[in-house]
Amino acid sequence: METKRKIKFDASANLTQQCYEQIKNEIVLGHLKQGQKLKITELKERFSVGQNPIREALSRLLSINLVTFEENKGFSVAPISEAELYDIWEVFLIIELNGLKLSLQRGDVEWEAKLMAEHHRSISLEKKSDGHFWLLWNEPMYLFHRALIAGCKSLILLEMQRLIYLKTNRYAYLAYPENPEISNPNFSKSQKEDHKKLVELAIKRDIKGVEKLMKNHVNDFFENMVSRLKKKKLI
Amino acid sequence: METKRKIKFDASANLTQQCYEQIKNEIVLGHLKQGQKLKITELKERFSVGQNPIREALSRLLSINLVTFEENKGFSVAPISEAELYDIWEVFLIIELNGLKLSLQRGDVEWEAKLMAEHHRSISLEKKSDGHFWLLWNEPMYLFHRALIAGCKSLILLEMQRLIYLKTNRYAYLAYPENPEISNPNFSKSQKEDHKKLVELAIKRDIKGVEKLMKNHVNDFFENMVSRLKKKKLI
DNA sequence: AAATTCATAAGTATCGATACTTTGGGTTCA
DNA sequence: TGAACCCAAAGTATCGATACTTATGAATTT
Repeated sequence: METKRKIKFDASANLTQQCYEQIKNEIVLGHLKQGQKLKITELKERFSVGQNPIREALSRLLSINLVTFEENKGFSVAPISEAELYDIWEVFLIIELNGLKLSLQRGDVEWEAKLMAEHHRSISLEKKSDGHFWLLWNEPMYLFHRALIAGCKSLILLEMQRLIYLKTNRYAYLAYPENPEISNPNFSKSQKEDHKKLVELAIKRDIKGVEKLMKNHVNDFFENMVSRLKKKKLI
Repeated sequence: METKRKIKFDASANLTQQCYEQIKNEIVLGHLKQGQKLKITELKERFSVGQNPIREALSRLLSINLVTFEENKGFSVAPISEAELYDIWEVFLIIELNGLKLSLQRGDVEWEAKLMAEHHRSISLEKKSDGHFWLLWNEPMYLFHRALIAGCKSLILLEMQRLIYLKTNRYAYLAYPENPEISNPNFSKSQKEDHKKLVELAIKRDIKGVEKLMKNHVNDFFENMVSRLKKKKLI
């Protein structure tokens, strides 16, 4: 009796999950371009798996709108657009502001501790990082913002935040393919100062103050991104 | 040469989509109970399809958290809980209030027209409906609320609203398996009056007024639902 | 040369079969 | 009695093969 099937190369996790993460990252990082066809045949060769894990992964990406689907034509990378970016911006603000408000109302000492820890981590990581600064920076930034609103205790809101960051990152990597610190040091510096102040205001439970600062902080970020993308004629 | 494969019985849409809708509905309507295992083998027999459409459909339901998944144990119907219901309530309010605000700021005549049309439709449908009132009522209610915030023009926010309604409906069907008009006529009546006033205030662009009413309207609905679910010992 | 048709190739949708994993019950042994 | 083991049964994960659909491009007609 012989073994027909290929030996499992990685016992750690199931293939669907791995494919999902991989394809998701390639879209967000921009390696897969907008509108590009995602051919099952090609992907399955590239990842050395069967069609099923690929299809399942794409099915899941479909429901978070990172890919599109057309009957009998298969999957494609979802397009980007100026309209979508403004939409993301708006929803980003809604989530941050409402999550923040609930956080300040409910957050306990544990929340404060984790917030400070995450803020510290985001600063330290920056100092250590070298060439791949941007890739390293983005994740801590998300973790910091998540820690800020984590006091709201709403799993649904936190999940929405995760998704909106994913969508935001797609545009951010497009706007700043290199280290954003280099391309715009002053902007980057003021963003860091904002973070520091946000922590202070949050712990002081200054709702009005923290909301105002957050609004400006987010708007600055998106304005900068929009203007860069327009300059590069990418939207 | 003979045909091995079963002839396609329904040419209208692909099987994955059909399975997705079917399983989604069965979960929301409560035919599939919380925690219940979703065995591929069983589902594939029941729907007369192969494993793949089922798996893909479940994969998609996983990303909207209507099902859970555990490695090598497969899929199950997501549990319900008091905590989740409060979470839904909170996010429901956030989406409605923010969507409404943007709608009043931006909505044009076209939006007003569609809002009035949808409101009219929701009333008329009620009058006509017979035994299956509840099933008919729920969809127009969603369409009405969507029409209210549709002026915001944010596709992401509207998608979030769709998802939060799906989750809400799961609890609503549990709380009111029968016609809610029968079980609580006064409550149902006041909800309808709210809808009428909401339209009036929205068209008058009375942001403060409409926000206040919407908040009460939503809170009344959820409070009623929570108390019924508790009385029935379902949460 | 443009339009039409048809055949072939490329790609998707779906199925059935095989390998792997977990579960539950019976058996052995302390 | 009950803990540890084992084995069959049920179920999941994954693959390869087949049916179906769409795109491509050459041959044919106008």
